[in-house]
Amino acid sequence: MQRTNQQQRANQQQTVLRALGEADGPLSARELWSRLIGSGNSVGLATVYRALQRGVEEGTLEAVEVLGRGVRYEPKDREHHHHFLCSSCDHAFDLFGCVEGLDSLVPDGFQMTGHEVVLLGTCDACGNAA
Amino acid sequence: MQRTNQQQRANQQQTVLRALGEADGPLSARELWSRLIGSGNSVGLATVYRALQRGVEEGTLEAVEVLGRGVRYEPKDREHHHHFLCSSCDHAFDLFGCVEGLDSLVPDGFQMTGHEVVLLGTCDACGNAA
DNA sequence: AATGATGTGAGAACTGATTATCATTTCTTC
DNA sequence: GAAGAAATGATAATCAGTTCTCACATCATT
Repeated sequence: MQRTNQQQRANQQQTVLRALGEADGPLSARELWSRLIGSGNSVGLATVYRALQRGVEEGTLEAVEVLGRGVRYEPKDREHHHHFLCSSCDHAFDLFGCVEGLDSLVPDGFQMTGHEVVLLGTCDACGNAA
Repeated sequence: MQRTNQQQRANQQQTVLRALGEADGPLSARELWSRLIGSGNSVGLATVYRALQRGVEEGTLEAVEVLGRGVRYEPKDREHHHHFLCSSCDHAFDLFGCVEGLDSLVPDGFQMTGHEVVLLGTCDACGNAA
């Protein structure tokens, strides 16, 4: 056989992707890296970038932009959702549900193919810490 | 008198800010610069940055992020609005109106202080050109 | 016209994010 | 266990955006 069971390889890439899958929102490469380091996983930043890049190429990850603070990544299998950006800790949280009345905003002659909604404010943790 | 009528000074800063005010959406420093050059106004990129920076400091301009393609600027006196980002020409257009049902998306314990909505698609011009 | 203050343009310098390089390590198959 | 393939980590290189520098131009006041 040309390639044995990939699932059994406890490599760094899997560690990276698992950590991303467990997050409560999209993470930037650096955020993800910090979390890994913080939780005792010694991993290089380059490896994080490689894992993310490969994930996007393979279609399991999606790169999303949440108000300009760089690209963040999230698993592509999540349902349609939006994000809450905490202006204190700068973390983006997944939200559930969507909004109404988007169509009426589209100007004549424009074709809408998608939309993004970002709520801003302070998250639970930061609100309590203040 | 310590300072004569500022309005009469036809300086570059004013040219820059006027061009931004006439745009149909927020512009990045480079976009604004390109437009100025394209319309025959010889102006340095640094001057554009200076004008924008000063505008923000003085409170007449606002820096907005529309899906990560860098900071764009718009006059602060515009009413609450959102943007349509053309994925073809990458220009952001002002929209009028807002949406309903944002409150219901906010998780328990989170405090929402604002929101951003971006519609994606193709603008009138790009749709016709295709 | 002279003076000092401010504005301007060109390009160098800087910044943060991302990618490339390369020596080393770890797998996989034999 | 050996050999080639792939993965890894440290760090250099790259890139786009923005800011800094400085020589020169412009302006307001005298």
